[in-house]
Formats: sequence, structure tokens, C-alpha cells
Amino acid sequence: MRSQPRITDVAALAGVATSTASKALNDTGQLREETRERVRRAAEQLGFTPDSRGRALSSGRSFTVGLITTDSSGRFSIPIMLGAEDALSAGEMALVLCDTRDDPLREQHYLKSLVSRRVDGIIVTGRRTEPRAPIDVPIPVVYAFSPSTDPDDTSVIVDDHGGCGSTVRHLLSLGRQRIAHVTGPDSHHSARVRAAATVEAAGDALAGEPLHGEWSERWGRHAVDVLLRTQPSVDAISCGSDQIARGVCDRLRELGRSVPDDIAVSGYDNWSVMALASRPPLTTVDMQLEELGRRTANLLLDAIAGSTHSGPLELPTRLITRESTLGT
Amino acid sequence: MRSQPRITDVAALAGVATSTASKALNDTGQLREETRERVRRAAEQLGFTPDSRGRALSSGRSFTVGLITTDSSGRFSIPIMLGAEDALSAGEMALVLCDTRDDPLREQHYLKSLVSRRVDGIIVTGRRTEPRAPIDVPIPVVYAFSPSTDPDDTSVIVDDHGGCGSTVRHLLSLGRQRIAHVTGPDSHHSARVRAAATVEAAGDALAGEPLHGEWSERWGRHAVDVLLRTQPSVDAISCGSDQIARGVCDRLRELGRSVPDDIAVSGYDNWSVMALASRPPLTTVDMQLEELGRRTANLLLDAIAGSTHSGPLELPTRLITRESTLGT
DNA sequence: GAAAATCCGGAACACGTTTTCCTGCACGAA
DNA sequence: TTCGTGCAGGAAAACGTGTTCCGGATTTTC
Repeated sequence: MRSQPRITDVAALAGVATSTASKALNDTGQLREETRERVRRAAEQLGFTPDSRGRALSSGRSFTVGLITTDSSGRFSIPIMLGAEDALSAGEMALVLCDTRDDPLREQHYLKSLVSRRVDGIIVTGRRTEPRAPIDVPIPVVYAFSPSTDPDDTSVIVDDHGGCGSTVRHLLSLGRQRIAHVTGPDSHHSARVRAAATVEAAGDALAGEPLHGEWSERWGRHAVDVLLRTQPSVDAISCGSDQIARGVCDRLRELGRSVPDDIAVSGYDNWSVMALASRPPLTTVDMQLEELGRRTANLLLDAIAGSTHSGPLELPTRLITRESTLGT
Repeated sequence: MRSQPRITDVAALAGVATSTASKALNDTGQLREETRERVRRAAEQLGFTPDSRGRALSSGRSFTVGLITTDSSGRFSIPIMLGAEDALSAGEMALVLCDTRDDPLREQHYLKSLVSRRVDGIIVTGRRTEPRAPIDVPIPVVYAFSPSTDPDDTSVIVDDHGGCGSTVRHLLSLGRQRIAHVTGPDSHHSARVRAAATVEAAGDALAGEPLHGEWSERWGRHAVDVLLRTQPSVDAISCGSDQIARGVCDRLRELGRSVPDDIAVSGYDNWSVMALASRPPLTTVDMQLEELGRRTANLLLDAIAGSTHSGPLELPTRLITRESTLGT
């Protein structure tokens, strides 16, 4: 007893040739409706599921795409993966997961494995917005979140510049006039970009230079002390991450400053476990990473289908307003 | 120009038959070393990578396993995925990701897809420890984290009982005599199991019945108020999650109670963003989910190879001690 | 020097599907 | 009656690899 019935078994049961069975099940070729139905019933009866390996071989496609991530435990990669998987599964594509753990050797290993599987396309993603070296494969590739350093490659990235702009405009529209910016290390591309965008959008309302530190609550708390000493008139703090913003809120509360009455605070990431648990809940920027994953997957599907769009694509962010700027 | 050279191209370049080329590249059959080398050089020159679809068809295996998760955004599924992927990639197996989003329809869809791909095995995981209905496929299956309701299926689960026991013993060894337990909703299997294990291990040192609420910092903060009113002599609080424990610490600090001098606090999960950001950092239970993923994958590999282990397997947890019980 | 053992490599087939081409057959029109 | 037309379904090849079996060539043995 073989585990799974083949199409020849179905054909035999229905009393037709395998080619006929194939046509019947795929609604192709010229067949009498009665024959089609007979084959369908036979397939049903046997519990036949076509072997996609055979199909893959015959069609020249594998209906599979690879996802290479440098760090899938990062909270950025995960929504991207999910979005991509969602968009792909709708097109009957499977997604094989490869976590390189930032090891170039592992990356090579995985690339070889994906090429050997004749994957139809590859998505490359990482946890940093810093551009990364492109991969060299004879297969369509789309980069997500971390763009390729080659501007001719297809990359889908977050419009951090716009995200910070909308935050600052929100603060200005609330009447804030002294806006400070607290963010991560300036060795991080995203921290630099966000700081520059904030400076640009705030204009005269900027309170001091952006403060660079770690992506941590502790740094947020510490930055408040620095800020109140150097910029006592500050009335809004735009943070480069929700973790920092939460630390900022905690410290302000400890010092008896009201958020947002005395000082409005905004975060970045819309990481719910930070943004919602913060007291008060954070106004923040949602990077819409799941949507980014979906767009990436769809661009890849287009590329597989032969379309030849290329170059980077910046996706808009969404400002989520909550009590940390609006009050109750 | 075809995109990828086939083994026949290699054979032609080396001046041998395809079967000979196959043997040369796979170190099988009887060939002169010189012939082997010639074929290898030809393959190298053409940049030949064997097409695993052909190999899959011929060998009857696909060298692929499916991972079905009800919620891959959950922080439990992710380390499991990573561990599994790690163990599988070592065996040249690829992992295809299927996130059902708790939708039975999607689950059916994915199962069909995996069966059609002739996956060698399937890992089923979820975000709850509640046993789940088994899936019905003619393929080896191993359940991770969420066991199957069928005790004959192979499941790898966390020893929550032991985890709580070690926590309570740790607190007792520090001389604590009034231990309370604050945890999630009693509709959650894990909350019930952890509560029961804590009660059992604490014995006479238990301070009141376990308090059930939400898995949130807010509930942790609120529970402190309840606890100090009803159990004023409490000197240790064992929490069912790090989120709850962090809320507990925050509230105790606000009330001027010292952790751990007045009251020791322990968490569960070793979720670093909670456990390390808490003030003070949390003593907590690490469920070692990545290891669980690895074990699951290895059990699945065994099952694919024909071994017939079955039944549930409980993996030990690890107690991580930090300032919230030890002090500085 | 002939028979046997050994070594090397090729032909053919299997895996499961899709697709192209081709052959009957029925039917209508001249 | 004959020819063309169109439909229903079958035979065979293709996709790329691995494996089994077999025959020729070389070496060994008596």
C-alpha cells in the first residue's frame, strides 16, 4: 500500500488515461462534462491530492518563495514575515523560512539551499534600516525593511522621514513650541534619519540637539533628567522608539510632571506591549510592517510574473494618537 | 539560454553519461577517482546546483517540513520556530511556515497545501498550553507547546509544574514564609496548572488563594493592592508571567515597599523586555522554548526516519535568579 | 593462453505531473 | 457516398534526478 494515490490510480478507477484525468481535474482540454465528473468522483473517492513535486517539475516553477532574515526574533521581521506569508498563501505559494542569525556563512548556506530548491523568488529582510549588500542569485529578489545598497534592486522600506514629520506636525498642531528629540545610538541608520527628519520638521520649535543614547527605557528615563536640566522650557518630547518613550513617561511621572499637560510625549513603532502599557498610553508611529510584508510579497509575485519594476519603494507610516499627547 | 545547468549539461561537458555524473557528484557507485574529479570540475565550471525537485521526486522525499502555528506573532511560537528551523537546517531540511491565525478554514487550507507538497513531516504549535485537537494527515506530526488531546500523539511540552516548583523552593530557601500567587485568567490552562503547582509546592507557606486576573501589568499593579489588604504579612509574590510581575514591582515601589527586602517577586517566561526592564530585574522561569523547538524538530526527524516514539514529553524549565528575589 | 574475477561506465527506467500532438469517431453538407 | 469539420480522449514526451542492472574492458589466476 503506497501512502498517497497518484493520478494514474484516479485515471484507472475512472477508466480513462492519465492525461485525461489531468485535464479533467485541471479544467483544461476538451472533455465531456460527464467524463470530468466521473474523474472528479474517482479522485474524491481515493482522497487524491496532486503531488506538487511532479507539478513543479513539469511546470518549471516550484510555487515556493524563500524568506531570508538576519534575525527573525526581532520584532520588526515578524510582522513582515506574517504579511508576506499572508499575501503569498493567497497565491498558493509556500514560504520557506531561513534565519541567518547574522552569520554570512549561514546566509550562503541558505542561499544555496534555496537556489537548489528552485525557489521562484526570494525576500530578504533584516532588523535594521541600514542598507545591506545585495545577494547574488539568478532569481527575482525583493528587499524589505533593509534595502539593498544597489539602487536598481527592488526594495520596500519605511518612510521614517514622513513618520517623524507627521509626529512633529501633530505636536505643533497641539500648540507645543519646544520639542525635544530623544532617540537611539547615532550609529543606527534609523536613529539618524529620524533625528534629521525631526529637526527639519520642528524648525524653530526644536528644543536643543537630538539626544542619542540606547534603545531602552533606562535611557529614556535618564534623558529626561538631562533634558529638564538643559532645556527647562521643553513642552514636548518626540522619542525614537516606544521603549524610550515609556522610560520618558515613567521618569516624568516620578518627577511629578504631567503627561501630556506639562509635556507631551510621542513614541515610535506602535509596539503594543510598550505603547499600551505605558502610563499614559503612547501616541506613536505605526510602521505598518505587515502591510510592508504584503507589498513586498506582491512585488515579488509581479517580478516572478515578469514585471520589471525596480528601485526603492517607500511606504507611508500611520500616526496613532493616544493619551500621551491628547490627554484624557 | 536556460537559467540553470542540468546534470546532463555537466555530464556532456565531462564527456560521460548522466548516470555517471550523478554517481560522481553523490560519491556513490564505482568510478575511477579521475572520472569523479573530471565531473566535479565540470560541475564547478558550470556552477551546477542540483535541482532538488528532481531529487525529491526520485527519492520519494521532499526534504521539507511544515510548521503550522495558530499565532506566529505570539512570543512563544517564535523561539520555537527558531529552534526548529535551526535543528532542521542542520539536516538539510527546509521549513515552510504556515500561520493559521486561529482560523480552522486556513488550517485546513494549509494542511492540504502541505500534504500536496508531500512534506516529510509537520510540526504543530500554538500560543496556549491548552491541548488541541489533533490534525489528520498521513504524515508524521509532532506537537510543540500545545500538546495534542490524543495521548498517543507525540507532543513536546513545558514542565510548568516543575517550573513553579523550582520558583517556590527558591523563595522558601530564601526564608520567605508567606508566598502569594498572582496569575492570569483561570480560563487559561497554563494559569490553572501554574497555580496548582504553586499551591502544592508552597504548602503551609501559601498566602491566600491564587489570584486570577489578566496577563497584564495593570492587573499586577491592582493585585498588589488586593494582596496588601487581604494578606498584609505576605513576603513573596510569585507571578504567572513577567508582565504581571513587572506590574507588581512597579506598584510595590510606588507604595514604598522594597523589592526584595520587604517582598520578593518572581515572574514567569523570562521575556527579556519585561524581565530586564523591570525595576528591579526579575527572577523568572525560562521555558527554554528554543530548546523545545530543537527537541521537537529532532523528534520529528526521528519519526520521519521511522522511529516510533510517541506520547507527551515534558521538558524542564530553568530558573533565572535576579535582583527581584536576591537583592543587589 | 584461457577462464574467472574485478572494475568502470552506460542504457533504461522510475518518480508524478502537464502538455503537445495525434487518432478515432460522429455528424453535417455537397 | 464522400469529404470536411469538430469533438473526445489517448499515447508519448518532457521536466531533472537517482538507481538498478548489465555489458565491455581490464586485470588476475591457474
